[in-house]
Amino acid sequence: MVATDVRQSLLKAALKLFAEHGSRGATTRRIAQEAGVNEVTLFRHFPNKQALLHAALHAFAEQTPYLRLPDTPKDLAAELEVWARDHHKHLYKLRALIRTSMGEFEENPEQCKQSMCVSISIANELTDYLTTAQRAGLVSADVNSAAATSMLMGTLFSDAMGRDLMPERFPYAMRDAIGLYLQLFLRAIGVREVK
Amino acid sequence: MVATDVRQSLLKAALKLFAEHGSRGATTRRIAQEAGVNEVTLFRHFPNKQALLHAALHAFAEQTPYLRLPDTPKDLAAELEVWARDHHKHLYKLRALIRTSMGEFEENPEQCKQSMCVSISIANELTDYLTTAQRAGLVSADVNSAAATSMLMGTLFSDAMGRDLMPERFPYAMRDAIGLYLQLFLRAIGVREVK
DNA sequence: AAAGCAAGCAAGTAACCACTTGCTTGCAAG
DNA sequence: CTTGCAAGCAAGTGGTTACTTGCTTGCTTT
Repeated sequence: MVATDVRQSLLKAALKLFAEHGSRGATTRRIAQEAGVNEVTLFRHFPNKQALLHAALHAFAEQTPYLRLPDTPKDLAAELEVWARDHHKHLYKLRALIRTSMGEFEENPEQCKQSMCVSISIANELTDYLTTAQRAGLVSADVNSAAATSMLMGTLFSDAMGRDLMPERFPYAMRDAIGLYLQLFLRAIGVREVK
Repeated sequence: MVATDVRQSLLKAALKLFAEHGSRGATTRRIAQEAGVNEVTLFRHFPNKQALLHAALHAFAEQTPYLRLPDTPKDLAAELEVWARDHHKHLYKLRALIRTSMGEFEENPEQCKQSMCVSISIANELTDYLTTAQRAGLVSADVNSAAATSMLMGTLFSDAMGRDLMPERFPYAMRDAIGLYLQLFLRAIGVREVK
């Protein structure tokens, strides 16, 4: 089955070039070349360039796995640390794609929103986790779970986006960063430190 | 003096179209049209398109004012709230420009970094402010000022960038958001609430 | 009135873009 | 062996891009 093989390499090439150069910079010529395929073949598999890019982003968003938080919070410090490390790693790996997608929001908002839907469900999961923890008395009663979610995810997000862009702003190593953020976050939501 | 007038409207038009469509989408034709000027006139004022975009971003970064934090921290809750509101408002206003700039980081990193240098000096100012407050005993001794800076600025940043992109993730009004974030942040850095 | 200068305008250039057409090659199933 | 299909290849179409050229218009300064 070489047919699906060609299709897959086209999707992969399109995603890579989109992440690096945006949809205007990812020309059909370059995508075909990157995929090791004739440009005409590209148009035999996809009706046009836009459809290819859409398929590439869609396929990628679908197959992206993400770490789930436990249904019943027990050790917030430990559970959130594992989760935060995984989430940050994921964001950092995809930083070029995320930046490019966001940069094209004004031009085609729907395509951009499609890339972001994963982030929304992750945020919902974290909010639920925090709300459940709050009901169990593990988190201060006066904390707004949605705002706390925004704070933690926003912190991880802008670290992952800005670390290579503005190294001066992140004078601590990436592996130390999550610990520092979590220490602050746990105190923000009223979790006592476990020594 | 019509000469500087034409130059200014070209810079303004270039900035606007760059923010909306990126450097590839901001064509010389459209910039000239937006500025109400003949396309040839554009090339009489700037040697090429890249120089125009560079000048537009540079001029904008230079003339951007930002609110300064007090040299000697007194009432952290009050001072940070004023500052955070101003900073968030500023980020939100420039969200299209910031997103586009960041999206083109892979293509021309220097141009992108140039746009970000303002953010770096703002971050440094906040870090200094927090460190000074810490020396005065207003902030917990075990707080890392740089990490706290990243946390607050990251939270404000991703709120401003994501609010229109993913409204579901921000179920509270913009005017309430800063208060919610600050409540969390103040507790994170160990500032007692003033009732 | 004369001179200079900034801008407009029409037209053109060379490159690149997405996408098409017509034909050839190689492989695999009947 | 032949039929069909997927891919390669060369070439071309029409549109857009950055940027140029040559000439005209109108205002300002002397």
